[in-house]
Amino acid sequence: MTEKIMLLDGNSLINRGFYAMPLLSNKNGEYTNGVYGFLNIFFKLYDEEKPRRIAVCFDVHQPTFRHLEYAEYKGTRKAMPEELRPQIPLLKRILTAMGIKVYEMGGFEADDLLGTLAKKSEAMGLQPVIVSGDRDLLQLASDVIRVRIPKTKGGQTVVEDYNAAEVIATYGVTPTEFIEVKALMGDTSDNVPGVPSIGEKTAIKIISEYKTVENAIANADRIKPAKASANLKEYADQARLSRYLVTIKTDVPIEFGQNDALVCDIFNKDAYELFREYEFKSMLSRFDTKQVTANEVPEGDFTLIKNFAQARTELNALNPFEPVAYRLIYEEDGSLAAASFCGEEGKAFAVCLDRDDLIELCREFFSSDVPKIAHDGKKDIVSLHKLGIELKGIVFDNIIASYILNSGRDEYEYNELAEDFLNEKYPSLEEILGKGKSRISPLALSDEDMCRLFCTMADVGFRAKAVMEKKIEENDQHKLYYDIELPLIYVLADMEINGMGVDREGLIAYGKSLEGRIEELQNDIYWLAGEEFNINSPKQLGVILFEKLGLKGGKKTKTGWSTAADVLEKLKDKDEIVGKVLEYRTYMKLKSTYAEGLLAVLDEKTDRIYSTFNQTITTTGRISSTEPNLQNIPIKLELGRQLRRVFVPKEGYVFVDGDYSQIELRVLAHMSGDETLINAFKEGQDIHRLTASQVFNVPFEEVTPLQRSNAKAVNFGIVYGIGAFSLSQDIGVSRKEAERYIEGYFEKYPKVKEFMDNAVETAHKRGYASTIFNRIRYIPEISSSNYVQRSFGERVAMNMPVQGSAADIIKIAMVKVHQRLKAENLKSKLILQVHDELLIETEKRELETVKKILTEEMENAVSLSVPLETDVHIGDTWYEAK
DNA sequence: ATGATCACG
DNA sequence: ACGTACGTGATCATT
Repeated sequence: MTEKIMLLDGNSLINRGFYAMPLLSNKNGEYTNGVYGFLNIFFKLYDEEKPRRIAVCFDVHQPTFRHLEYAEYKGTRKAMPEELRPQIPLLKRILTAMGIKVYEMGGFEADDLLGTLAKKSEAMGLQPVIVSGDRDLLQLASDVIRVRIPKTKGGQTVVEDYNAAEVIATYGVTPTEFIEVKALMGDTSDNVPGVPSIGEKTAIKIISEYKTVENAIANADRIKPAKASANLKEYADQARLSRYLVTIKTDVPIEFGQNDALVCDIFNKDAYELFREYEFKSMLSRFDTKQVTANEVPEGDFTLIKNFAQARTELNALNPFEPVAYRLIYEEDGSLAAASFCGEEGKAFAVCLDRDDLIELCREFFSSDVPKIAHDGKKDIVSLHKLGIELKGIVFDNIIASYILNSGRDEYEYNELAEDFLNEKYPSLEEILGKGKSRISPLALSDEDMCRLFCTMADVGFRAKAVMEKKIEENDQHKLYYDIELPLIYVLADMEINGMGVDREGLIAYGKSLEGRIEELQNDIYWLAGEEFNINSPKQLGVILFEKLGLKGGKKTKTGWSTAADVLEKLKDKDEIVGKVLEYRTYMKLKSTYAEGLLAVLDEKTDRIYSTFNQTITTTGRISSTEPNLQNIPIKLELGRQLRRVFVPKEGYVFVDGDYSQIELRVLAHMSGDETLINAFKEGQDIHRLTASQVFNVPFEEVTPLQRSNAKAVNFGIVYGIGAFSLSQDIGVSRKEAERYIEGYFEKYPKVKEFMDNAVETAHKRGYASTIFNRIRYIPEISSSNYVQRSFGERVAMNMPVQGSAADIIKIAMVKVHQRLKAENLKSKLILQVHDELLIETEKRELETVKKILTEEMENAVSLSVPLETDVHIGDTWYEAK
């Protein structure tokens, strides 16, 4: 595609803007309407053309050569209004700020500059787009050069578009002939006299026939209206002068080259400030506010140290009683590359040493009691542990703090923190190091770049901490941060370090045990389908089921047929193949995700699995588990549940597993203050049975299993921010029926209804939802005008406080259990959390102690208006312990 | 890289 | 008239 250059006629467009807009001014009384009008047109066309180059041409405020000659001949030009005059330098200032090239040259009009630039850029292979309010410019139109004339039509700006063909179609003459026409007809607004009595019509007629002014004069006798004929002869010289005046020069001596008029970031900070100053409010939204309101990046006192002794000296020079922000820089493979430290604002040093020296330096610093500000301390604890170093003294962790302040974010790198808390803009690691295959090691940077990057990371950490620290207090999140989240990094680090034992042979055998049935099912499915295909491909499967076999089921996904389990479940009776497909899926899932997936991450040496527990992923406050995910190991179906037999404690240990009973509903009872619910929990009633008897209006003892199971779905639905349709889908009743259930529920538990309404209202008012411990989640969707989005926001507002408070509670329990196991010098270790469940690898002699600790700490993590019941089980495998 | 599916609470 | 429950992560197929 040819590169475009947009050439604008500054004078003509600001004039047009000035007369089209009411007389606007900013609070200092400076008039802005011409500039505003110009910018309106500019942005409209900028959006359409998206040019890589832009130039704006201006007349110089002195008579030009052409008009000087004419001025001698006849009078002077009309003066510019005083309200407009100062707007021209303002416009130039704004354009310059946007990085847009301004051209002006004494002795030449904007037209001439435009003409010259158009020709030059055409010669360079660019595609010029000329924008002007002046039709004279039409003479420049060609097959390549396009002229755009904005006009106001009924309050709306419309733009006429002319290449040579459009000029011919509109005026009946070519762009070159357009000059001749203009010369004859004249232009009063531009003080071009033309020939008296010849107007547009006559001029066009004459030029279509005689092509040029000169030729017309030569054939004046033959020209039709007698008056025109006579005048043409009488005013021949005036016609020649007019022709000269209207001819746009295309040979002005200006430089224009390959690198001229390029634009990069027109929506930059300088421009933003001018737009604000002159109150072009409607245009501010075009700017990326984050970018343009960023502070200047301060100059730091940064040093790169490559010598062990010097590094040690610098570290020892830090005040050991004041927090030091540090960063450990890792290679892609997780090995340690470098470190940086900052003990006071703007002063940091980076350390780049041989592996052994670096480790030795880390040993000295990280096992000291110097208070430390970490950036993902858990990662550092685990990494240093592998090197035999115990990381002590983390008093602040920036990514955890930033998560507490806004759990919705998904990036926590130094540049994100700098942007959010310091309002400074730095390049991302991806920008510096590249991404994917071409990503380079941080050590491959130049010394200068390494120094700047590593030191900035530490310095930003130091300064961002100070800001976040205050915000945490402002948000009343002191306890959440210092008593729950921060200590938790040590708990999770220990869980990651300990890992979970796996019976390797058992896992392999489990995988093998699935193979026979998979092959059987596969063959059956091929036979029933009448062909072989990839059963794992929803696309191919959809074609087989719904086209070849003609089953009817709604198209649900954007890519084609839905073959999801709930759809297939309904078609089970229609064809034998459906059930087989469902069973095949079950087996394949177990084999690929679990049997093979777990084997792939099973440590060769220790036969243990080391998962990573992420503390900053979920919006509600829950923890997540990856590589592998140990929080979604099958349990619901027996076949999958058997897998849990391969999770085993080490020799001499057993599993002790504790799980909260109905923690979310208990939290709901507490938060809503609903008496019926609170009493039920206090009395240890079966909560689903109670809901069933309430909703279905039957005596507690007479609740049927189906009613109880439906009530259970209602209870879940309530926590999720229920909708009648979804509930009806879930339990297979009509929408109306489901509606009655929900209504009944809220009637019987009125405080829950109140709580939900209040949750939505509060989230609406404040923009976020929060938990018992003031964990907050912003919900921008709640003020969306889109029904779907807004409804989602409302459900989130109802769900987050409940799910999030439950997350808060189990985290407290984790910290306490961990502390007690340590304080009582026990060998038993907390190894897993699954949202409402904790698993402890327990030394056999410590069994009773651990059971007690686990039960006590889980049940007493917080004091609610309902008891927190915990079921504790013991087993030699995870299967038995649940 | 994205979507569909399905495992868990 | 619309579109359909909250929070996750892994795998496979497909673009």
